[in-house]
Amino acid sequence: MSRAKPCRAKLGGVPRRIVRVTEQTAPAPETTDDIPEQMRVRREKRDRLIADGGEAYPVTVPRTHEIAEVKEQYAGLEDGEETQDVVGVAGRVVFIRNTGKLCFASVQDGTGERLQIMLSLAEVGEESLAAFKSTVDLGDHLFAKGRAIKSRRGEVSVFASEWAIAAKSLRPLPTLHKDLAEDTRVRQRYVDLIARPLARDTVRNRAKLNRSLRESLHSRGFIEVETPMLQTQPGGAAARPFVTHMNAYDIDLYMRIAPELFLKRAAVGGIEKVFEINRNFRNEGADSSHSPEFSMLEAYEAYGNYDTMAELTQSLVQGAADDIFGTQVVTLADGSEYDLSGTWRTISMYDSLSEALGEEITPATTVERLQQLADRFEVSVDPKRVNHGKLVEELWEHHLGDTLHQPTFVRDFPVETSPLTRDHRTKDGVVEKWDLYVRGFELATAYSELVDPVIQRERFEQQARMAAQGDDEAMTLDEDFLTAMEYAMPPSGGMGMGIDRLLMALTGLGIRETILFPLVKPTED
RNA sequence: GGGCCUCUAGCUCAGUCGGUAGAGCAGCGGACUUUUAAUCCGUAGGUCGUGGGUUCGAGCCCCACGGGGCCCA
Repeated sequence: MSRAKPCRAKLGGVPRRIVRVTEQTAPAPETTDDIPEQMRVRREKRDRLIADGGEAYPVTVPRTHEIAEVKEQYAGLEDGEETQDVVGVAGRVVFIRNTGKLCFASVQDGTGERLQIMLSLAEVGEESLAAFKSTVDLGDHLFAKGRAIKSRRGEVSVFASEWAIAAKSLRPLPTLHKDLAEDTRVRQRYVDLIARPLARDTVRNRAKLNRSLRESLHSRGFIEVETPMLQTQPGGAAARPFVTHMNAYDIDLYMRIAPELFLKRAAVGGIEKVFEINRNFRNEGADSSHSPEFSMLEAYEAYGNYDTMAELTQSLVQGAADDIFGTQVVTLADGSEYDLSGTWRTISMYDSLSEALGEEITPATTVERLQQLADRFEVSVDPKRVNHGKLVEELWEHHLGDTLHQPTFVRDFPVETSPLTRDHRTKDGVVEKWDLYVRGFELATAYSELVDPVIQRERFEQQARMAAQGDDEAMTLDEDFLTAMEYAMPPSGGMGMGIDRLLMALTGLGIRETILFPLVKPTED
């Protein structure tokens, strides 16, 4: 990693190697013959522009209109009709055509809206036209000032009398008519955003989603807070954390795996309807539905329970679909439709598993019997984590997990796997928890929260025994959290929902498409 | 963790049986005053992911490693 090697600029990729620049490794001065032709040419154009007294990156250009404004305002012109209205517009050049004494360029703004610029010899003169041809490349930000017209072919255009580079691009744009390779899309999302409409839409849909969720929660009287991401003790979920180190106190810290224990502290303090939308970090695998960092909504409502949370969750999701797409029957990326409307189905975990197995499974079913069933169906559970609850959940997931296409609440979980959930008010051995399944994956979960600090301590002690047996996902006893709970948290319902997964559910995209800049493994070459 | 597929020009991709590396777009030079993936003429561009091996000869066959994807656990 510290080899002194001249850094050969690659046109296609980002510089992937991470090199600490020291006196030994300081890159050799870049020579123009060391970089690919298209970059070299663009650098020379930049240099020439500046040498001739111009600017390749002016501080501003006198823009008077957004692209959409011009298109809208002059849409009614006849083909070939010209106005005397002078507008100043700017955008990234995505199309260029030179027919000799007349040039066309289309500029695009961040929304993907495009506007045609026309430059004619008669209007700008020989020198300006020649300079345009020799200076402007695909990918540059271009400013043009001129009359608004409609071309003979019927396209609203700016008939330029002046033009200027607004920002010179030193790298060529990819072919805009083909999608980038999936890896490049993710590694160079900024190029993907320039090239691919769906990439742009996804960013905006995600913003709409966050806004919709926040507005729905605010309108119900929930207060948004931010709780620690750096924690001295990770908790609130069964997951392996990322570990980091704080120099000032010389202690290890953990990136949070869930905000739960802090939101409950807030609830103890009287923030009785509280939520947070933020990132969690889990040091586990990465695949098409898991990202090591992911966004999550958690909400707690005093005097609520898992039934009110189900109502809240359904309403948040349906509201988001309405706000983003104007319908609760969404169209997915593969063209299929997905219906989120109505009241969602509810099933019981034990009943649905019993039905699938053709044998009654209850909280009283022995570990031995469950293990036999697991063996028969080749469901493997880490021996360090074997207990009644784990086996029931694994068997359930094996038989039913990906069969739940329509939105479905799965209710009443075994107690071992839900240490933060209160016991069911009438059924022995299960807790008041549901998981929401949508299109075969888990989207959200909610509890009637366990608020009895004595039972909570026992549950933590149980987890500690599981950790001692080698379960590295077992929760640790959080003394500070228990102290808070001993001041009494009001009876509450709590819910957590994956934001990335919600966007996946609403769009049919993979998780790496819903995250703007997902973590990618650096290459070493 | 296991299996399969994949990595070639700036981008997207071909590349036959192992015999001197190809196309489209974009680039460079030229023609064209209504193009919109324009057309025409000319031209440049490659450490074939990396490292080994087999071979007279490897983009192609073998091994290892790296990146990505899909399926399974």
